[in-house]
Amino acid sequence: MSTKPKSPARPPSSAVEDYLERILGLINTKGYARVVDIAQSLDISQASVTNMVQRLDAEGLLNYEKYRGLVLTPAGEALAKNITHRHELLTDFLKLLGLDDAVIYHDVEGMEHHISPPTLRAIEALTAHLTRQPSLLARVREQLDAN
Amino acid sequence: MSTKPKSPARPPSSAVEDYLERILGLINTKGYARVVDIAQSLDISQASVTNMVQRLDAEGLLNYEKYRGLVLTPAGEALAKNITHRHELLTDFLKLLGLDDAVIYHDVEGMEHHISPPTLRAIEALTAHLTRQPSLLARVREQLDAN
DNA sequence: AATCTAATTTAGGCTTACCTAACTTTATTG
DNA sequence: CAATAAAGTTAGGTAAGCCTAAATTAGATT
Repeated sequence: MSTKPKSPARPPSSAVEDYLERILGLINTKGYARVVDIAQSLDISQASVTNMVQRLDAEGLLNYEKYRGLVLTPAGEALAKNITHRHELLTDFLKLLGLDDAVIYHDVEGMEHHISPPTLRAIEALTAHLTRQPSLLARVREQLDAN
Repeated sequence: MSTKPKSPARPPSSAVEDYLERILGLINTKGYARVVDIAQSLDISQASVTNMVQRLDAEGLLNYEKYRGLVLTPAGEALAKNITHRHELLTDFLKLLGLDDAVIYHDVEGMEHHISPPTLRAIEALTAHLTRQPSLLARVREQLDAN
């Protein structure tokens, strides 16, 4: 019993990952994700959100009823949690290096879509080990502060 | 005497960076970069390359003469060297962590466009310090090999 | 229940970056 | 030096994601 690939099974686009990540975030903080909330969160128009939400419904990543709202399907939730995990791990790593929150937010937003599982695991392991090397971290941070 | 911003001075798109990076690479290895070479290197059609090369000429990033070839302008060369530097630094860092060449190539190709100068400097510093921590690196690599 | 407002949807367009097919120019070579 | 092959260009199209403006629906307030 294999998972059924509808078509060529392309990986989700960055845009799709961004939408799913925000939708999960909204559901976790507000309990729901309306079109207007998603639009505000991503700083795009409500019309664009409606389009994408219809597409995500067609792709089976969420269940959407016109004018009524949406819920993530198991597949959509899995993708959302996956991208959220990448986001958090990268954020933790860059925080450890002493970078600015604004810089971290910006860079992670871009990089999170391009990091494969092995690279993610390596950075996860590195972060864990570095946490117990405060002197090494201090030296890295010094070099940063010295512009 | 400030550098003159033609328009709103948007940052170069990922596509522009990819083209410039390959063009510089071809010039460094073959001495020149023809449309057909760039197309092969990026695995896209010659027609697409012709279009982009005309655009890069219009933007002052290279000088292009129809049917005759192209050379990078100082501005174009600066951008090309900048993205190449990001590529190399990220590659060095992931190599240090013990990742597969194929994985590294793929991930760096995506991430290089989304890493800001501060983050780059942090990773540069970290790479330098880690190089002198073989035992820490060994522990990270162990964790990777253990899937 | 009628009205008003906020949320949503539809329609029509735009830009980027790619494509194929057809054509033109340049370079090679017999 | 004419013919062929390779390289380059143009024309016309497509798909993803965004936009604004104009409907439409739902929900709240009287």
